[in-house]
Amino acid sequence: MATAPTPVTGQAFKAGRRKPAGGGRKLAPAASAPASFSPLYAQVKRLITEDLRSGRWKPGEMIPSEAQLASQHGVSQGTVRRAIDELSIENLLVRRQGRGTFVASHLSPRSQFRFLRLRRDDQAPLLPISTILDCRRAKAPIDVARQLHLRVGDSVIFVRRLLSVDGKPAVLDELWLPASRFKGLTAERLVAYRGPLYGLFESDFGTPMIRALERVRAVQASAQAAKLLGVRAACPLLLVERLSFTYHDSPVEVRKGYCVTTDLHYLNELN
Amino acid sequence: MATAPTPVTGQAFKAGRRKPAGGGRKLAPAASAPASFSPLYAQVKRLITEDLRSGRWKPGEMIPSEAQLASQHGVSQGTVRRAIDELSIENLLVRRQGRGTFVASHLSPRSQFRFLRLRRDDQAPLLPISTILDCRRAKAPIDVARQLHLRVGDSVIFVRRLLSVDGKPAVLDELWLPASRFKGLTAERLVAYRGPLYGLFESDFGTPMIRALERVRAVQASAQAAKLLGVRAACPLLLVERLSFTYHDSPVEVRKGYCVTTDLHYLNELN
DNA sequence: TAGTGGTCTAGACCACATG
DNA sequence: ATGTGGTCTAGACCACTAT
Repeated sequence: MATAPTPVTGQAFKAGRRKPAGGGRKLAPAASAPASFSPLYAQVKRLITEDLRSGRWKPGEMIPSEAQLASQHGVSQGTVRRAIDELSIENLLVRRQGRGTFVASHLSPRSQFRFLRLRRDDQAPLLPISTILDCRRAKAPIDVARQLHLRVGDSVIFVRRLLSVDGKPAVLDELWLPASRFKGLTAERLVAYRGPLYGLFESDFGTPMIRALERVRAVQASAQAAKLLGVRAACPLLLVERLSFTYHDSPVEVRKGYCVTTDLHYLNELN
Repeated sequence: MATAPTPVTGQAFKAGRRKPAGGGRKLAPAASAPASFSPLYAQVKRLITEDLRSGRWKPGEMIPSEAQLASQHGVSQGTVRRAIDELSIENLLVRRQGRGTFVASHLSPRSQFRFLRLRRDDQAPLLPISTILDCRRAKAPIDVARQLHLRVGDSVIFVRRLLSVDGKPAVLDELWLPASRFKGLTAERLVAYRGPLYGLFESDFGTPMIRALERVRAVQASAQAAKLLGVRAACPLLLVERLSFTYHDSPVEVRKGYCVTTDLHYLNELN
């Protein structure tokens, strides 16, 4: 079973879509079975994604070559190529010419700060220092529960931390994580860990963050936030509310970041 | 010259890259001419982009079919396809199955609010009403000049407008446009125009906006902004500074938007 | 029915990285 | 020298849109 061909080797793919020989029968009347069939490359893509989710290939590891995947799945290399192309665009995979295709990892320098849109006004690289302020179990508040697809009162892990830039507090982060998925996450572990949180999540909890939605607004600093950030109360702060997803669009993290944007800004590219 | 083949029909492309016949000569030693050669599809892409910039095909119009472009440029359809794929991803072109490939337009419903990241908290569609407050010639301030690649003091057109949602002021916009490119833009014309500003820019000034950079921060409302937006002074506002580009990455608009984010937020997708 | 983009294949060759 | 991804081709067929 180890490196054996995946369950389906070209049979299931072709069912309802291809006519393997030169026959003229129409096995896949698109009109009569709407929305039921998807292109081969999309099916391959889904199979690869499932292998990623199941942990068959872990972040940082190399996946089989295009040619191998093609023969395993009984499709042409071009079809596999397209599937991998899309997964690369979605940042699930990383292609490296001459070397192979690898599972994306928040631990690699390439995509370490993928989700960090904050920049210094002076363009210098942003090197935040993290201080863990709190980490405890809690009951999911209603809005968090809704976003994480939990029930109100379900157990979550709440984390509060401070990011400092140039030795000055810049961002106050509050995180909510489903306790079931992040069992064993403690303040000690967070403090001991060197590197980005998302690296810890993917390596120790098998949960790579793939995608996120952010809602940004301007708010007044609460008394508590002002104190922690070293600004006066009612100072305007950028509030970034993030909902992060792992494979198959499962929501697994709610994060609120309160940012002092006097020397920083949130950068976004539109196209 | 009308629909004649583009200047280069496969000769220049292949020069230094392909061996047209079965010859084994190596005309394009990649190592000896680094960074000088680009893939065929990239060259085709550049030629198409240039045709777009020159106005040969205008926003909303259909461009030639893949097969036509392929034969014109002396490459295979697959190569043209890839060029068009990338231009579609960059939102310069829009493919429509069975119909053809069209030049993207801010006037089409599909991409009307492409650059608008503001959303209502209640998810309802955002239907802003625009009120022109000011439109006059001015000298480019230093930061605007730098961003628009102008000299300080060069002539610009300054526009101020108010966007209202549900009849309540929500966004105060300030725009700077190079006067040379937007000659003849007046308050009357802005007031008379129905539809998105970017539609006017592309149809009346041959300047489609292709891409933009936004820097977002939280600021306090100035006395003037507070008055116009109907909020108390020092109310926290979301400041969105946008620099927009047309073809070939030419910067052509600086915009500052001051948003009241009590019922609105700035939405961003990360991947 | 004709024309367009969308999918898929098979095979060739190139560029890059590694042993 | 080998194996990987990257480019390019030629041709087949499908799906959608319009006439």
